[in-house]
Amino acid sequence: MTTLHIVDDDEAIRDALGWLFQSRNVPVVGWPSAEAFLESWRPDTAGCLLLDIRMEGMSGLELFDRLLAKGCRMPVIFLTGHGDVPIAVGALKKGARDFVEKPFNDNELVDRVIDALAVDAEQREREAGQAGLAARLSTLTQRERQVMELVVAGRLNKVIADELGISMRTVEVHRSHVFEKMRVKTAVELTRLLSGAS
Amino acid sequence: MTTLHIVDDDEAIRDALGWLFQSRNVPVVGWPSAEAFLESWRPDTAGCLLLDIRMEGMSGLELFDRLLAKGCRMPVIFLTGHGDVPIAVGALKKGARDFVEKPFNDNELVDRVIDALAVDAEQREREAGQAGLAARLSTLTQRERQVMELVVAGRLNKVIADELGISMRTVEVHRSHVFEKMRVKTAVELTRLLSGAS
DNA sequence: GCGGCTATTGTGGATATCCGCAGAGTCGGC
DNA sequence: GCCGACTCTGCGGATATCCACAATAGCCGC
Repeated sequence: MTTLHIVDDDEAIRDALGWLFQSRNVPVVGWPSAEAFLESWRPDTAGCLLLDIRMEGMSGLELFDRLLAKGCRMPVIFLTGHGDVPIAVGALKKGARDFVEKPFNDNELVDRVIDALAVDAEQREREAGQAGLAARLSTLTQRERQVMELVVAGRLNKVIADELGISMRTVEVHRSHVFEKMRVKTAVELTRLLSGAS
Repeated sequence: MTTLHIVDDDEAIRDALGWLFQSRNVPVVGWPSAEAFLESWRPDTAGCLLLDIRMEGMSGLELFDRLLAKGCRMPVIFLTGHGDVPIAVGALKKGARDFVEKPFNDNELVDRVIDALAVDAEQREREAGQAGLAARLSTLTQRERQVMELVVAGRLNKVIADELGISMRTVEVHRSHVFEKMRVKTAVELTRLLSGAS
């Protein structure tokens, strides 16, 4: 299980939440400010975020915006004492996973955090696959990429040769290079790979 | 442009909203109660929903739940006078498109409704394509379906023949029937069709 | 300039796919 | 019982794909 990051400027709350989650075997890291978390955040930081809205300095909402701008896709659960509908609606529409008002129900919050952690893990797994795919794609030459696109579009080699103004033999060579570099054996597998199907 | 359905038990509000949207060329139908809309709703009812929460009889939230249970995927925008964070969060997490508190900004609401209508139109277009696909899939026999699955899994005919314990020639026959019924010419096209790629 | 990468093409052959022709067995409905 | 479907199979040939061997040519970096 990955880590829950708690961002709250109230040490008492961080401690209380820390106790709660550690008693449920959820690894926790606490952060005393949005700035502290933002500075330490890296694209490979895993887990989920439990974010207080009203804090000294940067608010939880602003931290969320900045993380989104940096490409962070971690699930975020907002925790707030002063409920406000437009704020909650805005946060959820921007992609926050949840918005919980204090006082909250311990069990419910734990469940939501565990869900969020699972979502993050799954997401990271998918992205890892995509990264490997992108790496393999980047080894293709321009010509190979062109041929690949036409192959995946369902064109026959002779048609591809025609469209690119080259001989069938050359298409075959590029095609086999593409298969080799993408580590597939057939056009169908390649198509599935690029369509994101398993 | 498809229709905006306004469900509100206050006739004055329905009229006011009706005026607002008609002046922006958005076709509107008003409903005096959740029950009235629910009864008239059909799976092919298009457009989007503007839903008051507090109403005589069935609430907007309950109407939303019942529509979801019936498979309605229309975009829903809630409109309410008495904001309540847990309610808003719950509605959005169930898939409501927006949650707006009165008093609202006219232009903003119109924009959101127009967005929602566009989303619905796009969604219906996608679903129409899926329906045609499903219709073609339903004309396949069991065997043809089996063969198709193995084909899109990237297996060669000889492997398919092996796995199904039949001859290659039979696989070829089923395969060509599948191609004919699905109206494609190559395995790659078929794969793209089933992967939802364009 | 030499070596490496890319792109190109050819020959020839092994496999795979596509398809028409032909036939056979099962099963369910009229 | 006959007809229509679905399923199964074989033969042979037209295409398509896969691949090893072989070669030419441009570009770039050392």
